Amino acid sequence: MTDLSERQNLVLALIIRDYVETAEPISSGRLVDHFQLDFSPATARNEMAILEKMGYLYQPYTSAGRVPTKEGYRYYVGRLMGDDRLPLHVQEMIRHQFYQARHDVDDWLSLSASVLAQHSRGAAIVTPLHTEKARFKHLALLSTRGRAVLMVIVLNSGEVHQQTLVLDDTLPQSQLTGIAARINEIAVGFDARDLEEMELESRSPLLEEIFQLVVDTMRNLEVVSSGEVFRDGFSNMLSEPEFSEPEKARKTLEIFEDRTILDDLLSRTVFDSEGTGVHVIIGGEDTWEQLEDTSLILASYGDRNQAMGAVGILGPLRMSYSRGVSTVRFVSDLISELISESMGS
Amino acid sequence: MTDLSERQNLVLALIIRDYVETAEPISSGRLVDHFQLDFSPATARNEMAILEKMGYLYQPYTSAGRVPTKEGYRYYVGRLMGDDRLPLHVQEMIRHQFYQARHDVDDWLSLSASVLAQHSRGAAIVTPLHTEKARFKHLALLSTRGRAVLMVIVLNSGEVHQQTLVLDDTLPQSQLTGIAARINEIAVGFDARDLEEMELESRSPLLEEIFQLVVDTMRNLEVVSSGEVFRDGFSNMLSEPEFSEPEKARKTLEIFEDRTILDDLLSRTVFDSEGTGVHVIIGGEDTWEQLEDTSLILASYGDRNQAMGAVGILGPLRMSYSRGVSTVRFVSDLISELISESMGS
DNA sequence: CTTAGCACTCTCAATAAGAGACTGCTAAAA
DNA sequence: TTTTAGCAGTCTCTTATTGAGAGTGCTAAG
Repeated sequence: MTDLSERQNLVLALIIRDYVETAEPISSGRLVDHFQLDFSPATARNEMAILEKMGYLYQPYTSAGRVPTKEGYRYYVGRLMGDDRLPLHVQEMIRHQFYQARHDVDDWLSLSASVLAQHSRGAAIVTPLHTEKARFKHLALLSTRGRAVLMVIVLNSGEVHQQTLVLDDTLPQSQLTGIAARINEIAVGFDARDLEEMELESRSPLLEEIFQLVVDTMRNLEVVSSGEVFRDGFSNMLSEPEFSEPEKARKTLEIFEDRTILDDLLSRTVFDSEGTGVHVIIGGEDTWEQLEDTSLILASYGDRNQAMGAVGILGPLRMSYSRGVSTVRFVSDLISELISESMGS
Repeated sequence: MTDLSERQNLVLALIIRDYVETAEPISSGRLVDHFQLDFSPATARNEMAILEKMGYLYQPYTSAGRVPTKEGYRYYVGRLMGDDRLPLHVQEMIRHQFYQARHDVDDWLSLSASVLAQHSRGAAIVTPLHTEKARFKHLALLSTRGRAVLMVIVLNSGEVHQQTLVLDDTLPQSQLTGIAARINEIAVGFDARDLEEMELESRSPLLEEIFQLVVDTMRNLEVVSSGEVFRDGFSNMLSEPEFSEPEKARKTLEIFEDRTILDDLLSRTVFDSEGTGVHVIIGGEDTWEQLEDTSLILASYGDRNQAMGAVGILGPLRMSYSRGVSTVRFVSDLISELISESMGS
């Protein structure tokens, strides 16, 4: 499985490129004709037969053209696909869009999802910045209305968690500010474990209760991945012929909507590996069977030592991997760059 | 169009109920048989012919059973449908789910979307609390990391807006707190218009800049509907036979994903009318042609004098209106109740 | 090693035919 | 006058059949 001749590489690459566009099995005649190859259809047929024997192609039925298999796509992505960049004018356009959103960091993420969906023509997923070894930096308590209080916790990674509490009584803002100041004094710089073991000389039960809530929240942030996930462009997928069967479309949408699958996937790929490379997961790679008919292109952004997030796209097996990879890479690099610029280091 | 005989009402109601379940045209024979009616198929046929002439039913082809028209559904919803409540044990279950989320107000909304989707078997939409005549209540500025600063604005409606800014320089938390305190002093109790006209004796350009941002944000909150919309359960819709054509599914998903359509819809229905009734929009009601094949059941929650939000579900014309209405009504009432409890009045 | 030629296979589209499902109408029954 | 049984008529849907077309694998020649 390691060595293919130059011509076999060529044939495989062209079949994949053509199939990605047309979604129809590619025949030897079509191949030679369309790409003006300097060998005959019969030769192409011989090569295709070999590629089929090696598991890279397959025939839907005896006398149809060839279609790439998952293994075919994997070989293509790993060894044949060029390392394309997005065209410069596209890069400029995207940079410009981000520039216009430069004031609002939160917009970066939804914008990323939108950009990814648009340029990859797939469904996009973006998770917020997150770290597991966060230390407490600052707490704010804001009275919103009645007994409702907004609790905002800032971690030293820059991650922000907010939560609305309902207290037992209505408290004035001044008292809340006091409590927050007190907790800030004692908690700054510590992580969840530290805080948990900390003994609080409790003069106020309310202070204690809120302190406990802060600890619980920080504990929770370590374990569960938190924050809203941004999604966009699933309707792109419904245009693809592979999702003309509604059952397939439903299953894929369920994957897209289901946070747990996504979390599992991310923690076992992009967040697990070194470096900031782009990960391509084709047909679930025999690990996630729900993803049998789907490919994902994922990358992390941010800084391993501070906080990271992930961006990615989801598409049918027959997706444009080169466009996908270049888009995902560009967007993840861009966000990383913006973050390190705006957050110092 | 005003007067139907008792028996005609019965026939129409039964046809709709049966069709909602089976998604197949209902024949006279099936109707009499299935519901054990005390008249013959021939009589049913006569009634059905009349109902068809009145526009409430239609035949897909000469010799098929009858299917309800939009007008048929409207008549049914308006005059025939019982005013069902959710079964008590279901109510209890839902209340319990909300009880478990009682600490975190933000979870109420995503939970609402999930509950609505699950019980109505449609796609659910929930918008956050929002008011147009909000007054400034409190500002907090929190240094997150590097030059990034989290700005939180609390309005007197209880509405909270947060935004991450990227400043030109890194500022210590103490200085930010000072600026926030200063702005809180002068701005509390005023609305966007007031603040806009306010002259600021500017000793610090930074203060001025942030004040301006606050004003812009408040201005923006008045015009554009803001905040994340919660969605859930679109995959339910893809199971329905009416969406077996992928083109239809795609169009409907686009409506679901597109915020602008939703905003238009809400502002012209639930937010526009008095009272807190449930609104049923069948096939776009000749106003929104994109909704031709879709029905919506919408209701507001909250308090007209403070802040309101909306909950709703989206389904095919052939949806269970009684289940939908009772679910939407229950959920919207429940959130209203929880909010008024927790926020006082 | 490459390629032309060709028999073979399988799908897909078109056509035809028959079964089945309901209706509307008519005329008899209630 | 209202209801209903009976029945002819209409339309769809399923199944079978057929033929054209597409593309292959194989063989033998270049």
